[in-house]
Amino acid sequence: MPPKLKTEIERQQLRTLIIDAARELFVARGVDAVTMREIAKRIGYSATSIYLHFADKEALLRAILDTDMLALATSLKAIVQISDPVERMNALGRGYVAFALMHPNHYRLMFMAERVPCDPEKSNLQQNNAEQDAYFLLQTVVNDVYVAGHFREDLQDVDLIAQTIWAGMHGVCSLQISLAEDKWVNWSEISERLKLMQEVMLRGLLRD
Amino acid sequence: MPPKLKTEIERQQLRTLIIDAARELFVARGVDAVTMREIAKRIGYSATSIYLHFADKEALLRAILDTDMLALATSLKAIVQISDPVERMNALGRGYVAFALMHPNHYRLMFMAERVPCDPEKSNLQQNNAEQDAYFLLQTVVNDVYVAGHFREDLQDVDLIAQTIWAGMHGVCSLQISLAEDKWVNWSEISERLKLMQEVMLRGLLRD
DNA sequence: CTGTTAAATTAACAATGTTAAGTAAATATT
DNA sequence: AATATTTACTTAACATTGTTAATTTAACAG
Repeated sequence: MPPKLKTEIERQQLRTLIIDAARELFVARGVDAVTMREIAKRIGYSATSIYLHFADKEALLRAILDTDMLALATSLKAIVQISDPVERMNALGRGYVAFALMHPNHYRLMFMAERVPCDPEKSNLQQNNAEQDAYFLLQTVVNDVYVAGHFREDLQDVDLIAQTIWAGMHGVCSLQISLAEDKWVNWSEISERLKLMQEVMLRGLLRD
Repeated sequence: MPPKLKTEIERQQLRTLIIDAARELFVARGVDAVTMREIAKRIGYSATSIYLHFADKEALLRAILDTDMLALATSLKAIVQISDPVERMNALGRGYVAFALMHPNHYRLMFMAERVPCDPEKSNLQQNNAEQDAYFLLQTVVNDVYVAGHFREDLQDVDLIAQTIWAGMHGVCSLQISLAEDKWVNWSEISERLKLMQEVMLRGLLRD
C-alpha cells in the first residue's frame, strides 16, 4: 500500500514527522530507552521506513540536535535589541539558562550526552550566523562588552572570556539537570544558585 | 564444576573482581556499549553469574559509582593539611578538576550521566564523613573560609557558596569532557579556562 | 501492456539483558 | 555410609533491540 511517488516536499514532510516524533520520545524517556519501532508506530509507519530517511538511530539523533540548536539560537535572538552591552550579556545568560531549565532533556542531549553534538561538517546549520549559532551570538555579545572596555584590563581573550561565562552557566544548569533530585546534597534554590553565579561572573570579569 | 562453598570473604572478592572488570570496560567504552557477557568473559565466568552478586546492570553500575566516589574523596583528603583556608579551598578546586580530567569517564558516570548517582539510602558510603564524602569536604572547607571572614559580607549561606563553587568547577570540567572534541568551538587551552574560572570565583566571592 | 522504479512492508539476524532450568560438588541429615 | 539439601555455577531460552534483506504494491515511462 505505498501511495507512491512523493514529491521532494512530501519527503521532507515525512522526514520532519519522524524527527518530531523521535524528539518527543527521546526527550521524554531518553535516547536509549526509545526504540525505532516505537517511533515508527507513533507516526503509523513500520520501523524500517525510518531507514529510508536516516542511516541509523545516531543520524536521526543528529538531525534532532540540529533543530534543537536552531531553537536555542532562535530563543536568544531577541536579546540583540538590548542596547547596553553588559545588560545584553546578562540577558543572554538568563535566556540560555531559561532554555536549559525549560527543556532539560533537550539540553541534556545537546550538551551533556556522550555523543559529540555539533560538527560544522555534519550540520545543516550555518556557523557564525547569529540566528543559527548560539555560540557565535555569545562571542559577539562578549566582544561588544570587551570593545566597550568593561572587562578587567588583564582580560584580553574574548574566546576565553566567552568560554568561561559559558562554563559558569553550564555548570549551574547541568548540575541542576543531573543532580537536582540527588538526596546527598542539600540543594539551595536553583534561582539563588543562578543569581549568585551571575553576580560572581560579573564581579570576577568586569572592572570595579 | 562449582568449586564450592565460598566464605563471605571469597564472595566479597568475586564481587570486587566483577566491579573492577566492569569499571574498566565501562570507563573505556561507556556503560551502554559494554555487555554483561563481556564483563563476565573478562573474569572467566558466565554472564549469569554476575546476577548472583548484582540484581541487574544498574545495580552493578551503582556499586562502581560508590567506589569511585570514595576514590574522589580519598584523592582530596590530603588538602586538609593546608593551613590557610583560602589556599585550602583553592587546592580543593584544583584537586577536584584534576580528578575529573584524569578520569573523565569516571567523572561522566559520577556526575553527568542520566542516572542519579548518589542516594545516601542506597550507598555504602558514610555521608558527612570527610574521608568518604567529597561534598562534605567542600562544605567544610568553604565553612572555614566563611568563619575566617574572607567572603563578601552579603554572602551568608555556606551551602549556596559551596554549590556555586562546585558549579563553576563542574562547568569547566563537564564542558571539557563533553565538548573538547567539538569542532564548532575554537576552544582555549583547558588550563587557561580553569585558571580564569578560579580567578573569577575568588574575585567574585571574596572580600576585596 | 510491459518493465522499471519508488515507497513501503514483512521476515529475518545477530546481539543484548535477563530468567529459568539444569548440573555437579560440598555439606547436612539420617 | 547413604541420602538429601544447598551452593555455585552453567547452559538454554526469551523477549527486545537495531538493522538488513527480501518482498510487495502501486505509479510512472516506453
